[in-house]
Amino acid sequence: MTKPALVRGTRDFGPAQMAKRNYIFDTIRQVFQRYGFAPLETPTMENLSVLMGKYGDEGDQLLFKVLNSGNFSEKLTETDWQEGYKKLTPKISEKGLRYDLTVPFARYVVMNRGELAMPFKRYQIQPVWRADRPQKGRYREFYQCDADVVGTDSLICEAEIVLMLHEVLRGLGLENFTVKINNRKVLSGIAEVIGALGQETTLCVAIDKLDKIGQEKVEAELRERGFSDETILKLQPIFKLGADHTTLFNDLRTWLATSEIGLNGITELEKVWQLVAQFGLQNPQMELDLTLARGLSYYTGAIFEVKANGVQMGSISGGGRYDNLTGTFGMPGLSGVGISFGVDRIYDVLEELGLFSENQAVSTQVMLTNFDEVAQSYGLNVLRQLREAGINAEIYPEATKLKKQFEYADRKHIPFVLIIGSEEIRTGQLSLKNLKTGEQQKTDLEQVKAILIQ
RNA sequence: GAGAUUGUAGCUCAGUUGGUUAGAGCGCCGGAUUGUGAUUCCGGAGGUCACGGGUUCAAGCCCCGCCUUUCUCCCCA
Repeated sequence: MTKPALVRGTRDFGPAQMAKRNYIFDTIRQVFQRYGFAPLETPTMENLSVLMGKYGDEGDQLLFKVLNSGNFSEKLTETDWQEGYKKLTPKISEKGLRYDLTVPFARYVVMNRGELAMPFKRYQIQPVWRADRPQKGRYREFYQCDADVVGTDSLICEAEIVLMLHEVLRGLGLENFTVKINNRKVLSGIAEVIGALGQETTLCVAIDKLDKIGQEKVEAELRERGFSDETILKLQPIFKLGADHTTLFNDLRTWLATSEIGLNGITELEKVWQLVAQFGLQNPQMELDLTLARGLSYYTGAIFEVKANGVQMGSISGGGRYDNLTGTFGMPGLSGVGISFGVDRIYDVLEELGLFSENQAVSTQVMLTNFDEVAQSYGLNVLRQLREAGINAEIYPEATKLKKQFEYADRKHIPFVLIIGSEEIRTGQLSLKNLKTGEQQKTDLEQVKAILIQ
């Protein structure tokens, strides 16, 4: 016999955790559906040809690969082994676990293009896997909750993402958050204006770290990567511009006046603010954050990130617009925009802020005791009537000591125990005990149902 | 991929410079109480000290390897 253990970076979710997780999933799902997104599920495994090359070299390394079935080494030669794992891998593995939900989604859209109502709005809630080294808030198996729209450039999609973010988080009781927004075109404009066109990725990677490592270290990193002092000097406004979006838009227009793409980006951002206002969102918690870049290179327009304030936690949600996502599957020119909720982090935030309601874990409302065969037979009939009345009920499966039965109910946090013994059967007056208050009363079944339904 | 860190009962953790039989709290099981949980009292079970080597008369403790926990870097949301 071997000691059981979990695979590194994976977790079990017990009943108590599942109740909370389902509450988060349900909230997110409801909002997605209210906004017209349709559900989609894709297989756990994809062909490596679909996954490889979509996430960069690092990403390819982080893919879990599945060994071919059967005699995978049958056709291998001695030289195959000697050439190293990079050349060996494709010869023994052709499938991998999905790394995110966006690429499988793109694959699905391309394969079903003829049948989809465009623009296509889908949501997808499934686990993804990454062969990363686990650390805080980072696992090898975790859930993503994505909602994406493909097939339209309309900024209404961006605005609706902002609205959904507000609705989900407020629906979860999380009031203190900030939806940070930026636009890749503005970042391109900045690169153009400071004379670093073509080095946007380097610029973005560095700027993205601003709130983490500070201005000086960002400048140092840029210098190290070949940015001149003059270029860095021209970048200074990014560190100084205020947070108020109305004046910020004006200041930006002045700064990026010579960059057409930059001005386009500003216009897009303003439009999103305008659409959200037209919708009438109460008290929008949006912030234009020029330092928001995110690592993903495929974002081309809006960029989103959500920060829960008052807790030590990375972003709990992120997304953006990506043009041409389906291009690598032979379907160019399709623009998409999407958002992804990080359930695991939201869970931690809600836990830390004490925002889960207490009776989340309650499932069974009443447990029937089991004295002997006669009482059990009587109890089963009562049990049916309780369940027909919509009450979550169970009967203790064995006729053991009452003490043991009560302990079971107590450990399961079942609020009521219905005691059915010979006396109760004779009189029809059942004993209902409230385990929280310790009170016990004798009453008929109709009254029991009335009490439990409250 | 690099660095640090952790692992002892079901859980949380003690365990002295290497020294006889590895402990505590909680939990679990049984009883006090054959119709009443959470509180009380009594008793009991439970350990390959992560795993594999090595040093030593002697290893939970020292050395090497390996897995694992947590964290940082890289990277990624």
